[in-house]
Amino acid sequence: MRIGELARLTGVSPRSLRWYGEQSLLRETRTSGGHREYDDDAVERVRIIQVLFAAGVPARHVAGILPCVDTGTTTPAMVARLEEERTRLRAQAAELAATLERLDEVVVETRLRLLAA
Amino acid sequence: MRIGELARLTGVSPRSLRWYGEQSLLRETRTSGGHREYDDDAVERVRIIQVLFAAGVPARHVAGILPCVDTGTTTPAMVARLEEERTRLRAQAAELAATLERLDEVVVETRLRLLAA
DNA sequence: CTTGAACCTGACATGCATGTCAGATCTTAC
DNA sequence: GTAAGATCTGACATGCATGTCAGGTTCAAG
Repeated sequence: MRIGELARLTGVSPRSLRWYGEQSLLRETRTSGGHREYDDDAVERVRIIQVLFAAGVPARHVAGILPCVDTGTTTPAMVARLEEERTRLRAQAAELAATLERLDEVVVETRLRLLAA
Repeated sequence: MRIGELARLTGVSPRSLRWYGEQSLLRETRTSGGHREYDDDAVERVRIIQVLFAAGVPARHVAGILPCVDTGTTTPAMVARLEEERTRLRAQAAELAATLERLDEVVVETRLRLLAA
């Protein structure tokens, strides 16, 4: 598929998709005229990239995490990086959950206070 | 306590703590000489702020979420904003968890591939 | 073959949180 | 009161992902 369709399917702007390509996060082939061409896997891949970005993983780390970017090869360094980042994300998810709990408490307290007023 | 101690306790730079103050994320009083003074709650508060930042909540939203910043007042708008953000964070936490699952799969697959090689 | 939509490259701009540096002022221990 | 360390303000710089704009090329439908 071409960049417009991928953008539509993922909600990510063409500008960003081109940048993902530059950063080797996304595999792209070219038509004879130079237009980018993506295969169907790209949709899922873009979604994962977005989640990782939202979790604060910088692009240069994502490139080191997601295997098979260009060559299909996977190095032990990639596995190490992946496990490392996975650990970090687990910790972050736990902290986020704890903070959500606290926010829940605040909501309840605040509602009570407003009811009393 | 003063800014240096708060920085040490939280791991957040004095520069950032001053900026939190500017953005009304953090309550600060001043000594007669103009130095910032924080009370003990600030430590916990800074930690929460950091978790929210890591979850992608921009500072201007944080200011609207955490109640009682200066005045101790809490408006219905704050509650609405808080619940809204809470919903977003829950969705994000779920997505993050799903992505972690997928990364786990990739780790296993990759290990197998490496073992086979 | 033409035309309008989609795409290309390249450059500059933005928002956000933080880093860094300079020069001045405050605080505290002696 | 003085010296050393902590803090102040204000300004400029950085990294990251994205937005935007301009001028040109390609694609596909008629």
